[in-house]
Amino acid sequence: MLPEELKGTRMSTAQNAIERFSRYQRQLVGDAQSAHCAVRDVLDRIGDKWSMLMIMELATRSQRFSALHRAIPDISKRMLTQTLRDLERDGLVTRHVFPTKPPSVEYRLAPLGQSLLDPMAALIDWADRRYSDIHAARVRFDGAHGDVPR
Amino acid sequence: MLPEELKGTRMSTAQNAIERFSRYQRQLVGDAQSAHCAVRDVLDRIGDKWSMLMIMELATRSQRFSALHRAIPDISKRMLTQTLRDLERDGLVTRHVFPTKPPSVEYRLAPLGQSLLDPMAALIDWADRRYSDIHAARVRFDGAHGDVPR
DNA sequence: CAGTATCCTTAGAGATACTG
DNA sequence: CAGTATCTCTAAGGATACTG
Repeated sequence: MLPEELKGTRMSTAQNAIERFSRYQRQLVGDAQSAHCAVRDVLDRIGDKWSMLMIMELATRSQRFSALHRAIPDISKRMLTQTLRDLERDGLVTRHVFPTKPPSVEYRLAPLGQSLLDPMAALIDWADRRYSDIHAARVRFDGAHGDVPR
Repeated sequence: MLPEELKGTRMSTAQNAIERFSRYQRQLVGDAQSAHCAVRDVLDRIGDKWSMLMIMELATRSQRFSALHRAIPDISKRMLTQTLRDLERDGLVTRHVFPTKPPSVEYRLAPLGQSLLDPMAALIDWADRRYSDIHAARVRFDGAHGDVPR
């Protein structure tokens, strides 16, 4: 499902992106902080080690803290909490506390988070299809530039 | 322009992504190194501080080292070199040396890099359209959870 | 011009132990 | 169960100076 203003035009999505990006870049250069660059903001959110993993995990089903931890065993409780808080703060995930005797907390993907699934899908698909090319390029590069120590 | 196999189906792109991701995740959990997770690999490449910026800059036009540095003034030469090397290694960018008296080197987006533009466009568009929602969510969150220290 | 080399400072993240 | 609180380590990245 492509965004409406892109559907409306006959331009390719990529061309659109380039032009849109030019705007961001001008903002960026003008702004020493680069604080208001929306693209950077998004990458900072999903570009970290666990956020995208978490979003995809919650996309399959809403889950409680411990279930998430079982689903992603190699994350520490510290990072699990922190990532969930960040996602909650940005409105991508909602947190629901059930006041049972041992407390239980369920995390759900908010509508805003769900709207991220399509763009992320495009990226995942690219990764899936181009991974072998990337790997081949790496082997070629490493072969050409003798990184062989020893 | 969506990938062909997604066009072919009537499933939503996001649903596809979820299922595809489930596969990755199983690989991930099974593999202690998580080395062969294509999604992580992509995020590691474009999720860093400068790669996406560089790709977009080279998408508008092929450029020489110094031109890139002028276009993105707040990057250090060290990181400019390193980011370009990484992108070159992965086959996203090609490097062309012209043996002039002071050497000149031009960087171009390789076909593989160009194929990344569409998925990235989807992400940029999302960021553009949802940024205000995210910002609002943050303000709300920060207001509710008194982060106000004094 | 297009880089290297070196030093140095932080932010990201793991490990562990404790708590309402 | 669902977290906090510390402590620690590493790697990303900035600053600066030098070079073919």
